Amino acid sequence: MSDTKSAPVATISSLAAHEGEVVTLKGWLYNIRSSGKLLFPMFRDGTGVIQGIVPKAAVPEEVFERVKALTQESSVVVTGRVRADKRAPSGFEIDVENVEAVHLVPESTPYPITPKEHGTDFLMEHRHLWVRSPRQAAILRIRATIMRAAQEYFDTHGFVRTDPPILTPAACEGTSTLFELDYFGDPAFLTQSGQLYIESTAMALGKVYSFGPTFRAEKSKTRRHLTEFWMIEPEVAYMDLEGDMQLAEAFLTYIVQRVLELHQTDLKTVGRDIAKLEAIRTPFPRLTYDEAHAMLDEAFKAGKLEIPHQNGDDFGSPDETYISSQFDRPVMIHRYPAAIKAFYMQPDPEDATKALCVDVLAPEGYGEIIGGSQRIDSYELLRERIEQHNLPVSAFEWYLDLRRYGSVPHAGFGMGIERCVAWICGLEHVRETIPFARTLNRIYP
RNA sequence: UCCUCAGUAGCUCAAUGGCAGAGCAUUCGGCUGUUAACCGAAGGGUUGUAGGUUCGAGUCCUACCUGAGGAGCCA
Repeated sequence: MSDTKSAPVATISSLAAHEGEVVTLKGWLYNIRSSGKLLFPMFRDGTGVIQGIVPKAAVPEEVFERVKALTQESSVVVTGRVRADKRAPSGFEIDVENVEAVHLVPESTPYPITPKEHGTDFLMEHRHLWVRSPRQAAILRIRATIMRAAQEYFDTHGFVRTDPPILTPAACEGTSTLFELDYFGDPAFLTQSGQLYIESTAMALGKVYSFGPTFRAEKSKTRRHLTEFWMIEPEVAYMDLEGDMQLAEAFLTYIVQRVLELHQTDLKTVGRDIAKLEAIRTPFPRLTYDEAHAMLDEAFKAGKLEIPHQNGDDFGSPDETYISSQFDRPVMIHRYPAAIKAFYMQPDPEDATKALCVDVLAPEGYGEIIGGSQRIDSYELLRERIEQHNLPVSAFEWYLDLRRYGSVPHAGFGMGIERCVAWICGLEHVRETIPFARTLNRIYP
């Protein structure tokens, strides 16, 4: 019996470095099995899961009884010796020497989420507990890396982070539905994009980005929509659409590489086909809107699409799925009809009916994860577009100022973090990509 | 906003208009290598709500509530 008081505290993910040593783990009981006088408690600590072994003959009677009495998700401090074992999924097991129950979950109120199957509604209702599941924890770790890698990319490429306000006086784009609130008697809205604001900081600092939550009160009930989601948006002075596309592909590739470097185990836990991520390299295929339309037209004639795509219309979900399934890396579609895009997008000098914009579609049917464009830099044209879209010019005077004082061509894009996480993790639904998803029908817990 | 589907034990699901059931979870018992362990036993129900049809409704009809998937819109 070792001196359990002096055993160093280790995390489950780092146990390989402690093979043969006695360590202390601080965590929770994930599950327990038994076979006669053998107990197999499984412990988790936020970094991973490991199985312990407690033979009745090898430990004091009270330790055996204490382990046997543990209930699912009781918090425990475990002391034991780390041993390599081919039978263990992680390659290691722990020969338990002592267990101290920090908090025992009462038998009368057992932990509601068992290792068995549960439905979506039940799991979302218990999201505060569901995040303890190995799969959910793995997703949240990958999400954290994606957010960090995204910032890292900009921070190391000369960008300055400038976050726009979350409370805004008016619609940034005037199209989507906004969450309205009472700002000391005046109407205000939760931001749906920081873009207009970072256009102004880009004029001050050159290369900027913003990162924060955005809100859309759209009544969308699909696997790709949240009412509150996180968006990272770069904006660069003197950058054109071509530069914007190069930035987008380099940025996305960097994020995927970082996840592959740091999360092999987590990707395995979520069941991701890693080969599909390893295929993500620059350059990404590029299609003009017209080329994409032609591709859809052919697909429809070949019976691969049920509904024909109308030239001039935006792409629907099945259209995006079809296009992205033709490639093994993200596809960039550029130069959409100006009529179906936002008011601030620069028209293509070679065809004024097209906008200098780009959508990046993630592979495997994940759809649009990035939307970007070159912005209008002419005061006259921007003012005309604001009026054409029936937006109140007075609310955009400050935005028009950016074209009155040293206007330059500039461009940027926005990437939705949750859709990016869903794609990289290979998830069915974005609600698993954020700690507490806000959807049309759910704001609890 | 529209279309489709689903609400039965704590959970996942069965039940031709005719006695409301199983697996898991919980409790008790068994098993010295279990991997969502297994074997035996016990407890556990206002079938989403309100009406209606019927000798009889979990099942059929109407309305409502809740959730899910999709469309549109978007990241």
